[in-house]
This record gives sequence, structure tokens and C-alpha cells, in this order.
Amino acid sequence: MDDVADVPEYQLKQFQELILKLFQCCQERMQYQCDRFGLPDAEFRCLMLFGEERYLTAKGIALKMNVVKSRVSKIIEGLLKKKLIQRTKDPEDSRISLLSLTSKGHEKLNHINEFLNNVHNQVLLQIAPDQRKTVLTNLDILKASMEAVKEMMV
Amino acid sequence: MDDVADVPEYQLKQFQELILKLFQCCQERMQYQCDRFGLPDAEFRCLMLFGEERYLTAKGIALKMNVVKSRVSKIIEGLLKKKLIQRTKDPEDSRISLLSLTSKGHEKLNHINEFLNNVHNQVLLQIAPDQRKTVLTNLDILKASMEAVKEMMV
DNA sequence: TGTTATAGTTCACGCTATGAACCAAATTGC
DNA sequence: GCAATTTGGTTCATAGCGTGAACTATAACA
Repeated sequence: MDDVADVPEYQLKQFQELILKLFQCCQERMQYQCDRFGLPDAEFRCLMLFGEERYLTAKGIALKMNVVKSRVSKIIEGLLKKKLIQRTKDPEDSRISLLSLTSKGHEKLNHINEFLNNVHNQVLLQIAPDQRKTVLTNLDILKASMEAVKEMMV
Repeated sequence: MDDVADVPEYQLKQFQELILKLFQCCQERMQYQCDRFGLPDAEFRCLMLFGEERYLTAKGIALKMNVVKSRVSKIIEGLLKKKLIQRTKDPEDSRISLLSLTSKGHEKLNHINEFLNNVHNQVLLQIAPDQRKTVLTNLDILKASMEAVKEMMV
């Protein structure tokens, strides 16, 4: 992945600056969320996964969160202790425990999603309505480029 | 910061998706960098600060990195042990130790910057030349919006 | 000359994450 | 049918990230 061509210096600088700021914004928001909802970062992210799937297994969580299974044990332990999820044995395969949200967990997840929607909504509202589409389109172009480079980097 | 107006549901979803992906990309790149340059994340970020300033103090680092001073002690310890920075007493005020890069540190920082420039350059090269400016402009709009919302969130 | 403020260090604590050792249930292969 | 292997999980040791409190030493103030 060596460079053959180059973009202008000032564009590169501007880009690096922007990406850094965006990244920091996201990190700070994450921090704020965890404080607000009284969950450690990893448990928060884990809880979010239950928005997509009704039942999850430790292994599935490890894959989705991209962490090792022993880490998942810990995270699950935390969520169980907070009574946000519950475990039931898989009737087909007794090695597996199926994790699902408790009603308290559902409630919490709803609050989180409300909050997230609100934040993202606010951000989009800051952008003039006729610009939103353009911003999103360009963001999509950027995403594609970043992912393309990511592939090359492996 | 309650919502009065709303953006269309599909825009919101798209936006959340995009931001998430971008954030993940940045995180993965950070991870990769740390591996590549054999530094823990915090030490890496600390080393980068010496690109802007010739001399830094523990206090200054704490402010820039937004962490508590005891944490900075640890980070500095690590960088000293790796001989990437050195400390000299401030002749004016003996409470203060001035941190600066060693030649080994300079070298490492140069390698890192080369790498970073290369990555960002690659990303921009993925974008059609006549689109780059638009992408950057729109990214800037987004940054401004996100920071505006951040202010409201405090 | 005390008193207070500032710069740093050390320590105890908790969260994030990994890898290795381990257990138990399932699957496979002969 | 049963030994060997694979798979799903837990536990433990280890390391990094980060905080807050207690402490030391120097500097500034009054």
C-alpha cells in the first residue's frame, strides 16, 4: 500500500484534522452515554446487540463485539448482576446458554435508543434541510473509501 | 435538548449506521497502529503530542490528553523506559520536569507520521479527485453540527 | 515565616481485554 | 458403542487504561 500519487498537502491536513475531531466527538458521546445510563462501556455495547437479536449466545456476542470469549463471560456476568439480561439453557444443546433481555433490560434499551435517536436527530437538525442529503451522500463516499483502505491494510 | 422537529426516519437510520462504521474504522486503525509501532494506546497518543510542542510537562500532557495526572505519571514512565522521551528539570522552577523527545523518539514519531499520512492519503485517493473537496466540505459541516450538539449535551 | 498553591509520585481500586488451563456436553470416526 | 476431538463456557493470571486520595517537595503569597 505504498503511495504512488498524492493529494495536496492542505487537503491531507484538513482531512486528518476532521477525522480526529469526529472520532473524539464519538468517543466523548460514548463516555457520556455510559455515565448517563450507569453502565460500563462494554456492557453498554453488549446490551445494544439485543436490539438486533432476541436471543444471543456468549459465542455470538464474542463475534459481534470482536472480543475473546473469556471477556464475554465477564460482561455477561455484569449484565446478569444488573438484571438486564437472563439466561436459559438451549433445550437442543445443553452446552449453550441463551441470553435474552429481561423486562428491565428492554426498558433500559428503549431509553438508550430514545436518547441516541434524539442525539442523532439533533445533529441532523443542525444541518440545513437541503444539505442533509448531500452530507449523508458524501459521508457514504468517505465510509466506502475508508473501508477500502482498511481492506488493503490487513 | 428535547426534539421539537424531526428528520425523516430513514435519514436518521442511515446517519447512525454511517457514524458507527466510521467510528469503528477509526478505532480499528488506532488498534492497528499501536500493534504496528509496539506502543500501548495511551503512550502512542502521548508521543503524538510531541509533534506540536518541543517541550511538554506532565500537567500539560494531562490537559491535552484529558486524563488525570496520576495517569500521566504512568504513561511517562512507559515512554521513559522505552527511551522515547527524556526529562530535564526546569531551571526556573524545580518542581517541573520538562519532557522532550530523544532522537529515538523523533525517529519513531517520524515513522508514525509517515504511516498516518500514507493512510489518509490512500483514503483520499479512493475518492474521485473532483469529489474530494465536496467530501471535505460536507465533513466540515458535519463536524460543526456534532460539536454544536456536544455543547448542548453538557 | 508560616500558609497556601502547584507539580509530581505512589497506591488502591475498578473496567477493558487477552490467552491459557480447564470442564462438560456434543460430534466424529472407527 | 466408545474413544478422540470439537465446541461452548468459566476461571485465573496478566497487562493496559483510568480515577481519586494521600503524600512529597518546591514556589508564591501575605
